[in-house]
Amino acid sequence: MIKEPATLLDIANALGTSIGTVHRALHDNPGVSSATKAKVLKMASTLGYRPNLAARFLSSKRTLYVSVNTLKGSTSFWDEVRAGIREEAASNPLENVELEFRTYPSIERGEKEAFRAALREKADGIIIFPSDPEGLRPWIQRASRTGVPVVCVATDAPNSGRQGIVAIDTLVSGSMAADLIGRFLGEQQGAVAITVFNMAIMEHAEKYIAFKTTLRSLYPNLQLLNPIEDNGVEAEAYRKCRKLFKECPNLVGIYVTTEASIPVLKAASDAKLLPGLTIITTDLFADLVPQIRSNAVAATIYQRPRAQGQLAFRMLHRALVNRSSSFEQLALAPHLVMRGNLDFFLRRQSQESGAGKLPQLAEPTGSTDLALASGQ
Amino acid sequence: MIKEPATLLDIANALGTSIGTVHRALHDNPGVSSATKAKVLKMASTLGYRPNLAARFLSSKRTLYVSVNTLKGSTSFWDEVRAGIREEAASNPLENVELEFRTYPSIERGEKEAFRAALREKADGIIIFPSDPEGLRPWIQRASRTGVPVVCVATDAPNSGRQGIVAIDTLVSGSMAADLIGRFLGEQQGAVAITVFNMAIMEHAEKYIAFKTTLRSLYPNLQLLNPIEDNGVEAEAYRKCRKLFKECPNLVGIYVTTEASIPVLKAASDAKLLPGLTIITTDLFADLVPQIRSNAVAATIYQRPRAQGQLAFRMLHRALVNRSSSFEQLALAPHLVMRGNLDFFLRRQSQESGAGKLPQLAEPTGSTDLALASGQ
DNA sequence: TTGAAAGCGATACCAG
DNA sequence: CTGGTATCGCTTTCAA
Repeated sequence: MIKEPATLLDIANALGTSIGTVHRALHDNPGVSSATKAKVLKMASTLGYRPNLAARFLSSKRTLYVSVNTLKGSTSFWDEVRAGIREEAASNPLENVELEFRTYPSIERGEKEAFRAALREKADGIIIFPSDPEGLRPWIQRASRTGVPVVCVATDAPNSGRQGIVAIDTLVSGSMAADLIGRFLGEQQGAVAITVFNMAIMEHAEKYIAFKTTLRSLYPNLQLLNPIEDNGVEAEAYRKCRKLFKECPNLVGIYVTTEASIPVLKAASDAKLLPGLTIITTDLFADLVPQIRSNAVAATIYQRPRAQGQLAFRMLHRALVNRSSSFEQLALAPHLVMRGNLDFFLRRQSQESGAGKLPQLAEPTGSTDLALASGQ
Repeated sequence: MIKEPATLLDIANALGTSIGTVHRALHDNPGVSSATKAKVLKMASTLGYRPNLAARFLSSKRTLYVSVNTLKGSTSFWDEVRAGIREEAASNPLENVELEFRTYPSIERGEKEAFRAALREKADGIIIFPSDPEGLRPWIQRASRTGVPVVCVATDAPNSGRQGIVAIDTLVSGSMAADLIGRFLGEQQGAVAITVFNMAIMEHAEKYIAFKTTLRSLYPNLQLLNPIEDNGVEAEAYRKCRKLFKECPNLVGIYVTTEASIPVLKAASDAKLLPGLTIITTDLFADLVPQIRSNAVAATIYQRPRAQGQLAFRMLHRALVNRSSSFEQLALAPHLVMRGNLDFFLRRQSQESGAGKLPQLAEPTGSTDLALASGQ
């Protein structure tokens, strides 16, 4: 028995009221007595009402304003994230979405400014990379209270009332790095280092934990050093690595969890240690390519920035459309890129960015570049 | 200057005809003179007409019938693919889609039968795993000619007029397997074997080529043996492996590109060779878990069946909706699962299948398990 | 605070 | 073969 989905009219009839009132009640628009509002809400749920989105989009002329607040970044990571967002926004034929990109060069101040600006300009929703989750929390809370959903991308802002978070699966990443480094080292023994942005960032702390746990249980002979924090500053990464190399002569491997792999490689090279080190990095960008090819980097863990962008937009869009308030978390499994499959990955990427430039959408043109895949 | 998108009415007015005629012309429904039809088509394209999908869905009550023709399978692979299709179909709030699953136990006859049945029952579109691409070609061609789009999943049916194909990136898979096996073996030298379904299947041939090429260039000291074809038969895989072990005492590694990894492992175990072999398998399923955990399998290349299903459905759906006829190809990058990150992957999977059972969709319930990610 | 009604852009049917 | 029109479910505006 398939019930026809209930409509506004059904609710109105059941209540002996009008469709206009029902509509206002369901959207808590001004001008409904709380009594009737309650009745409507109840009836809606007993009838199992769900809005017909096609009808909604058809009759409503409004466009959604989405603010995308992200870091400028020293690699292509954030460009890719933004590209993914743009693609996904364009591929929705049913809705008018306007994107406003606000990028800030560093963690310092720009971040909060951008957030304020987004709220001031009445964004309907916000996608953000919270480089300083703590500092941003009150702002995100404010937005959520106002009914402006916020989706975090790449890094979470816990307990901020955000609508959801899209990021790479840190546990998969960290444990994979550990298992790989152990296997690559084979009989070699010694110390292994890990660099992180900052242990206050949950994602980085998690990668560290997963790395440590896995290394301990599978390769107990390798000794894990305390994490090196680069705080997103390349010079700091370089300096701390040089120091490390001096102090730790039995170093055999490094896992770089941040964007800042180039300074680490530079440091190793300057210290003439490169050939002896097994290095696993994160992400994939132009400067890293020769390093992988030359075997300086044994493997890199690709965090699929484009996919993160696409998913973040989808998540936000869903929140905007169904006003669903339940928190959502999406953790993507990373891809592994090494010398062997590097060229194929580069080919993939160039295809993608190419496709991204083509006119998107719909009938005659056809063939939008879809690009989904499971949270797996 | 943003032009309002042209509507049927615009075209009708511009031509001094009626909206009904325009509609018929655009859908080449019976009852339009070829003269007016041509005029309409031209005007539509000069005005840059694109149909308003919201209006379309709202006014059209028709439901799309999609036939999903897949193998029964000896592992969970095809169950996952089907689950992905189901999820994606359910997550589209704008359309009525009815899925009809037709599964056949083997390559033999069932496949064509199922296809015929789908056509007979007037499916609007078909998702298929063409286990015998050659034999199926005429059928797919027939479907395409009738305007029934066919999307292949996991394996392509070249030159069949299919609308598109979703599969794993075979080049990435094969080259990654080669690089990993080389690295894992380290100083060890000897022969490496590869098992495939059948070299007539393009995907398997490609994996072999990529594996061979990469192995040659990066690890020239390893000797690659001729591919072993299991033809999807477990007993055959077992038998041929036993034979191989006898004939090739210096075997050090195996790359299993098919579902049939268990018989290979069994053969190795029975021959008491397991500890000495570095084995890389494909996919992830219950019986493989202990093998990874015990280190019998060094790594497995996860082909993301759920994602393949989701994407295949999306691709078909797009074809159905915009009648875009351009061929599309989507190659997913695989995930790497090894001892270290196995548990995290299993956790991910159980979450997913859990989510898949929840009521999908829309407003009050909220939170459909989205799961996209880039073709990357 | 509520009701009534005019669209939105297609589909589908009926009359000419 | 073609023109006209009711209809889909919702948003939005105008009256009451």
